[in-house]
Amino acid sequence: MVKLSGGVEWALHCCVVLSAATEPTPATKLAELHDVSPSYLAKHLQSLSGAGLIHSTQGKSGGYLLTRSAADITVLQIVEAIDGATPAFRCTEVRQRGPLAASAESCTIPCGIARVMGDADRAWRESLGAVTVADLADELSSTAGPATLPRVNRWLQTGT
Amino acid sequence: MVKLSGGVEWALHCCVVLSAATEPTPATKLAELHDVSPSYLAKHLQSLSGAGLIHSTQGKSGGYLLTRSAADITVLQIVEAIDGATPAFRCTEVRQRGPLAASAESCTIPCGIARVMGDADRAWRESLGAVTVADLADELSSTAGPATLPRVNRWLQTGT
DNA sequence: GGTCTTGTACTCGGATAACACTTGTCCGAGTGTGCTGGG
DNA sequence: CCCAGCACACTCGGACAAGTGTTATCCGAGTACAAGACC
Repeated sequence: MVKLSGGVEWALHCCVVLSAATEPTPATKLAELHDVSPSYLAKHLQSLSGAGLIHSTQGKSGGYLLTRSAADITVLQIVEAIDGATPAFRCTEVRQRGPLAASAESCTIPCGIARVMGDADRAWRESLGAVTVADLADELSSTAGPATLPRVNRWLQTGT
Repeated sequence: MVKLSGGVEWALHCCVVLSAATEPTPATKLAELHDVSPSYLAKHLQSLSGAGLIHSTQGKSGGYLLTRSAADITVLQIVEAIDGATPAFRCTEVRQRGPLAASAESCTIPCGIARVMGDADRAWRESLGAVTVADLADELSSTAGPATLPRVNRWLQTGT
């Protein structure tokens, strides 16, 4: 089954929230806001940190912050940070196996099946790469109201 | 990790081969041709049969055959038969959870994140749905030579 | 010689274990903050 | 009153189990073919 890690959804929501944050936000707060497991969310935030999308500061008032403008972070980058950048389809070169195997030197170019799957994968990634976190934030303001993100930001800071 | 079942590759190859076959081909022969586990390949062929893409006949000279012209079977149909038609991304409605949860009646339309992921999934499926098994067979004839498929067919029938 | 019966060998189909990966959790290392004591 | 030192509390980071889905396998049900016996 072609299945995406559930943590991708959390990571996307967190990035949208962080795009409105002005001060470092700890993982605990983000987990409480979304009502998910703090430990497990922390794991995914580590992945985002490792990919260079968010920056972590330790210490008492530490937490996570975007490393650059939300307009410069695409959904694709977040998905690949969490889920890996390897294509969903991996060609095992079946044509080179069995009694009628093709010679290795005739297989310099990928077979038709691998090319079709690769094209589809590319279309998927291109679609995800066309949307930025800023777009998601704008979309949220349009549908849920412009006060949504500031309200979330206030809750993160003061708890009310 | 977004990962596709390995059996998808086998199923696609089998369908291309079957598009050139004129008589029922048993799963054993297909497994031997591709040098893969016969039992496991049989499982995937069952899925294709259940989806109505191939038809099975039992008995001594039985086997599998396409139910319709190769030009009427798309790659997408094969992938969905093996791997399921459920989208890779499943929205868990995070916005309705936590201390700042949105009301249920304000969530009649999917959130922006779910829409972006849905669009990407649609692009992926659209790309796969544009290619038919006949296209793959033609492509194979162009790159590996026009004699390839007839030769495979002869091997399936006579073993030489 | 033709036809019916029977046996056989071959096919698919679904139920059954082993493995891998995702999911979920925990505790230790590191660091900024705030307090305390002294100058 | 100002500054240095220190202890603390809070943060992230990576290492450690449990659940779920994929991978791989086997054996039983069903069927067409072929041989053989009978008319």
